[in-house]
Amino acid sequence: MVRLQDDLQIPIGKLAEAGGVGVETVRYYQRQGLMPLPERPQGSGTSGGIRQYGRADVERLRFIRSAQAAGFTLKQIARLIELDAMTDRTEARQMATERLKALDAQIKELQRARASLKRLAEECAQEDGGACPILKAFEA
Amino acid sequence: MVRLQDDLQIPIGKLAEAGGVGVETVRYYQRQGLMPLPERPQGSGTSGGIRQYGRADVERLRFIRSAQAAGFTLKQIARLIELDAMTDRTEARQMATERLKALDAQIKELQRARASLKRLAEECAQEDGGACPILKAFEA
DNA sequence: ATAACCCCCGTACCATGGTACGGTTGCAAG
DNA sequence: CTTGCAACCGTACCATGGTACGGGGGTTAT
Repeated sequence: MVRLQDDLQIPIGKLAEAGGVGVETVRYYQRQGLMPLPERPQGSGTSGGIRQYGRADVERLRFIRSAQAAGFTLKQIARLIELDAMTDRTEARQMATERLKALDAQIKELQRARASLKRLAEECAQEDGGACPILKAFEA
Repeated sequence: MVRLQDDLQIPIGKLAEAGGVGVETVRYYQRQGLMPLPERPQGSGTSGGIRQYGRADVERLRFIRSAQAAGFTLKQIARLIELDAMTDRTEARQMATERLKALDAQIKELQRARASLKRLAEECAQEDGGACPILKAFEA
C-alpha cells in the first residue's frame, strides 16, 4: 500500500511536450528557479541516472505558461510559486490585484489600438485612389 | 514668400520630449531606420551644427509609439513608414488586418487571463483559513 | 572665463526569454 | 557491437528594445 509508481514518472522530453515547450525551455526554467531539478536516480536499473518528473511538474509548467499569459514576468512567477508554498495570501492577493489593474489598462489600450488599426485597414481598402494615410491613422 | 521658419525647428532634446521618449531612444530609432537623421547645418551662425527637427519628426515619433502600442515591432513599423512613403496600400492593408487578427486574439487571451486572475484575487481575499491555491488558479 | 547644459558620436552594456552548440553517457534495437 | 536516440551539462549565442558611458565641442548665463 505504498502507492509507489502511480504518480507518473517521465523524463524531461515528455515533460516538455506535455507542457507545450521545448526541453531547453524547461532547463531554462529550472535555472531560473521556476522548476525543481529532481535528483538523478542512483544505482543500477534506474535507467541511467535520468531525472524523472511527475504530475506536479506538468502542472507547474502549465501554471507558468498561464501566468505568463497573464503578463507576469518569470521572476514574478517564481515569487508566486514561493508564496504558494508558504501559503502567503497577503502578498499573493496584492500581486494579483496589481496585475489585474495593469491588465485592465493594457486591455483598454489594446482596444484603442484596435480601433485605429481598423480605421487604417478600412481606409486602405479601396485599391483605387483615395487616402491611405498610414502615418495619420493613429492620430487623435 | 519662402515660408522660412514657421515650420518649427527644434533640437533632438525637444523632439524627444515632445514624443515622450528619451534622447537616446530617438537616436536608437534613427539607427533602426525609423527616423531620418537630418543634415548637420554648416556654416557660421548655425548654432554649432546642431541638427534640427520639425513637425513631421514629432508626428513620426508619435506614430511610432502608437504603432508600438498596437503591437507592431520596430521592424514592422519601419516597413509601414516605407509603405506610407511609396503609398503602397495593398501591403499596408494586409499588415493592418493581420495585426488586427493577432490583436483580437491577444485581447481575448488577456480577458481569459483576467478572469483567472480575478478568481485568484478573490479566493485569496479572506485573511483567515480557506483556500488560496495560487497554482490552481489558472487551471480549467 | 568659468560653469552648466545641450548636442555629437561610437561603443558598450542591460533585461527578458529563450535557443543553439558541442561533447558525454547510457540504454536499446538491429 | 555498432548505430541511433534521448538525456545530461555547461556555455554561448540570439532578438528585442532600449539605456548608459565617455570624450569632444558649442552656446549661454553669471
